[in-house]
Amino acid sequence: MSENFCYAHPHPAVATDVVMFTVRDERLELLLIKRANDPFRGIWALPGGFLDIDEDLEACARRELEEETGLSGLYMEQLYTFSDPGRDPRERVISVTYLSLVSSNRLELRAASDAADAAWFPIDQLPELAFDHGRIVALAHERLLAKLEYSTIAFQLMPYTFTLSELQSVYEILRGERLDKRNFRKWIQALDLIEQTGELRRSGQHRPARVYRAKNRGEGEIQIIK
Amino acid sequence: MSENFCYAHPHPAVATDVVMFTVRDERLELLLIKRANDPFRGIWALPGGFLDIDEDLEACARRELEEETGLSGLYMEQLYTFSDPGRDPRERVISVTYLSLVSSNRLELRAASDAADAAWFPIDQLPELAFDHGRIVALAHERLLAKLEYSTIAFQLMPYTFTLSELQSVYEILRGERLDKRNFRKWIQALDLIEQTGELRRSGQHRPARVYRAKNRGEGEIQIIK
DNA sequence: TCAAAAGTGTTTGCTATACACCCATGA
DNA sequence: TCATGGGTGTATAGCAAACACTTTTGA
Repeated sequence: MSENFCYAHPHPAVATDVVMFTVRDERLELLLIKRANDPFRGIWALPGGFLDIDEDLEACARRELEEETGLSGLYMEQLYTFSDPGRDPRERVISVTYLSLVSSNRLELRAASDAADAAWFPIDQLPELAFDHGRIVALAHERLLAKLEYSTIAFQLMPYTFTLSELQSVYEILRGERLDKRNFRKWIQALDLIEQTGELRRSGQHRPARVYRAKNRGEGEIQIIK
Repeated sequence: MSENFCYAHPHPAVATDVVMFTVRDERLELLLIKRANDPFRGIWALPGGFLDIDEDLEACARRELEEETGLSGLYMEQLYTFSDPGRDPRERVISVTYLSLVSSNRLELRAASDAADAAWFPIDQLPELAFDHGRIVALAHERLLAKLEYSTIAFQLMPYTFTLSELQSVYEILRGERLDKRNFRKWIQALDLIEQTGELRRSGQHRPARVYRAKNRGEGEIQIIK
């Protein structure tokens, strides 16, 4: 492979990496791909890859995510840009990282080209990670928990419709504590961001639950609370 | 100038830009430099420049800031990474931006090498800005106001010691509203983040003010409130 | 009829806000 | 002595947290 792209000053490579979370089986889970190539061949890593010269960073993150896992059209926000000169053994690589969320009902993965394998891991049972991806995941986890408190980011983890018990369960799993059912319902209803669909959801031998949806599901809108 | 740095794939250039705020003369002010070179020669812009191949991004931001203005050792946090493919007319440039704050007592500027001139502008009287720097400033301003509400970022705008009236004044200028003196003092003292130095500050024909300092001035530590 | 989750209000404590006067100094 | 900003406390309202029982369904 010849080296045809030349500059008067050295340029770092620029890549994106995506920290994709979901909640399922009562746990917060993280999406990883097993690297098919060196460096770190066979080691788990965040989905991501190098920036094309005419796309912006978010488009790059979405493209790489879809290429490696088949996931598309999800909530995605810029997290942080990592630039330690030694973070990639090949060459100088700046990584712009994204935090992304997907609801548990649409996480069918399809492993593809540059990833040997893709899988979900519980956040407290992660394998060894390539590069500085452990640090990136830690920052993303922290950001997610912080945004829970003052935004409606948790809706991004819900299907299009959901019951209040399902929503409460997601908050409980992320915060790691039980919440009072009456207080939770009072709070979420007072925010005036969800509405009933009119349907009922039946499951198991108990009273059916009312079904709700987010009011302004502008595909990825986050409201700041208060 | 020959083009000696060659790669197998095209690499964007990576630069940092610094949004530096201070409060003086009862106003929020922004630091700008007048560009000495094309493109946008003679137009005001944020201090910043290209990443050296062996420094990390924050070091680059600090270096460029010091080269262009003489300011160093200040609070600095990563803001956002801008990547619109058309944002720089010369070549593809990714800009990693930083939000920085300086207290009004140490803002002696020294114009240097690549900046024809450096000056402070009131935030509501900005000149036309080069590149997408207007958008960057808007985002930084928004972030600063948001962090006021839940962090101690405002201390970064204060000198090492200050009176409660001076601190209150900074909050009032940033938030654009008057605050009740008793409530402000109750709130700030309850946070337990400042302590008296024991000194009194005399100024004008009125009672002298007690002098305070931030408790853990670890040069750039921000506390999250609550 | 039983088990299991859905659904519903009131009381209490704390935090945020509104509000007015005396103090110490320099001119 | 007067003008100027420094310094202080209390009452009220709104929000957050604690807390237990009835309803509806499927097996």
